[in-house]
Amino acid sequence: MNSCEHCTVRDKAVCRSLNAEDMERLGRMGRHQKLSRGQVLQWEGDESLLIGNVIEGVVKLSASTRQGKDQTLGIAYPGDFIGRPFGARSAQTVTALSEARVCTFRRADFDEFARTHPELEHDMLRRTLDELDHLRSWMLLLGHKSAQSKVASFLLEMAHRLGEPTSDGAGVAFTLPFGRQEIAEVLGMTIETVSRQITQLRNDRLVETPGQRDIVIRDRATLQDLAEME
Amino acid sequence: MNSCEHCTVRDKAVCRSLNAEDMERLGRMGRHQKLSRGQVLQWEGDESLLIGNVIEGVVKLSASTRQGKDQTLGIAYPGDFIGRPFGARSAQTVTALSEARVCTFRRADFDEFARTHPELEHDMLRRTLDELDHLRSWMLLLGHKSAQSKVASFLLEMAHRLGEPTSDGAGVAFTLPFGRQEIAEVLGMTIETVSRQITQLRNDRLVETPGQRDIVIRDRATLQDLAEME
DNA sequence: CGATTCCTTGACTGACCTCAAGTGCCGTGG
DNA sequence: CCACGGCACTTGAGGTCAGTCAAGGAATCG
Repeated sequence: MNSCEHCTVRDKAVCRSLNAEDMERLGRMGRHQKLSRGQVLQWEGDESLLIGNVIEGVVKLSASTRQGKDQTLGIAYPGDFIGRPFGARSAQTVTALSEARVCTFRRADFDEFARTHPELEHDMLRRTLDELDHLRSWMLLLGHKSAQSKVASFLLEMAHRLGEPTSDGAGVAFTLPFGRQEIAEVLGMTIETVSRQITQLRNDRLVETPGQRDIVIRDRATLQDLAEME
Repeated sequence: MNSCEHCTVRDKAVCRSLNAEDMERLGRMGRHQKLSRGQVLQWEGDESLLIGNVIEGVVKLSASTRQGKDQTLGIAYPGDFIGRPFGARSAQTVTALSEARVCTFRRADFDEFARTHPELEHDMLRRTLDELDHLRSWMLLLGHKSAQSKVASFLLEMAHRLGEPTSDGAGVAFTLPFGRQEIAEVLGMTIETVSRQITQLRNDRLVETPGQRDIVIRDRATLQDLAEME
């Protein structure tokens, strides 16, 4: 059973707009799924049958070119909404980057519920508008920035989402839910270039890398400057 | 006075979701503006005070990097919605690419009206979700495709939006509302590269260019293949 | 018929990709 | 505990595609 009242994203996901009774009704339509790292929830081109909320973990949305190169289109964190309600097809593959839990709905059920709950749609509209703005800032990045700048931007965004102050308080630390290849797919570049850029940031003492996926940002200001260059 | 009943985008813009009475009320809040080519409606970073619909013409949404390079983030056609309701700031500049007419609202007015008209918000939600999907396909393009492929994709999209069959029925013709520089800003490349690619497409007999901004697509199939390459 | 603006073309450069070989990390099994 | 293999990341060498800089042509407008 889904105990929405105790859900960890109760106050972050779209459900927050609902009163207790409606939440209860929506909750009965939903279904919790555990995803292990790398597991695919929905295939690009499948009819979009699932709508969901990320409860725990990180998932990526991606698409691939005909020649088989993948581009990551978005990253969803706990509380974020995934899927495409209302008629259109999903053009994305949803893949768990870490162990994850999601709360899914059959699209038809969700659509109907949403149509009769304006407060839910309003919340979704705001989220979608925010997502649009966010995506547009990534377009700037993909379109014009150098490899150096892309990597710096990426690390800053990750720090913003996942970062914790280091014990000495002088930096921000986090563990990437991405391997190098996945970073490359986000930024539209190759794994080698990503690696070289991170190496250079390390040599320049802007970041440390205690483990392969661990990042400590040491000089946020300079990193920020790099991120804003072309 | 705004006579919404006779508006040319009456059945395309978000207003279509409203009944006659509500449309009338919304219409009284709105204001028509004529824009000449190149005129700016809203500056990047301004507090987003305007919400609007494009009635006629084509406008672009753009942002620029700190170093002064512009990236076009979106293109709005008649019936499309522009602006950012509900709280957040606009991060875009809105510029008319051709003579254009838009119907604008003060944001506060629009927000309040929308909040009390769920059918309007539903329509906006669908539009915004579509826009998001569309933007994601452009990310694929910006991230991974070659210059050749970008230009091919761009021309096909324009043909889809603006194309008319040629008199001999063997091609699709249209006049771009863009100069070369503007195309470059859409695709995240330089004006010289755009020019070279178009020249090559012309040499390969895939398109003709009767005038600087006129395009006739002669071999859609091959162009499509190019567009799908990397 | 200049003057301006926009587009095209050419030569050169450099950033990033490709291909290829290392290096380090971690789990498994001896 | 160490040897081994697999995998992910790093590093290097070389090539290519698009950017830069510069000049020349075509369209548009007074």
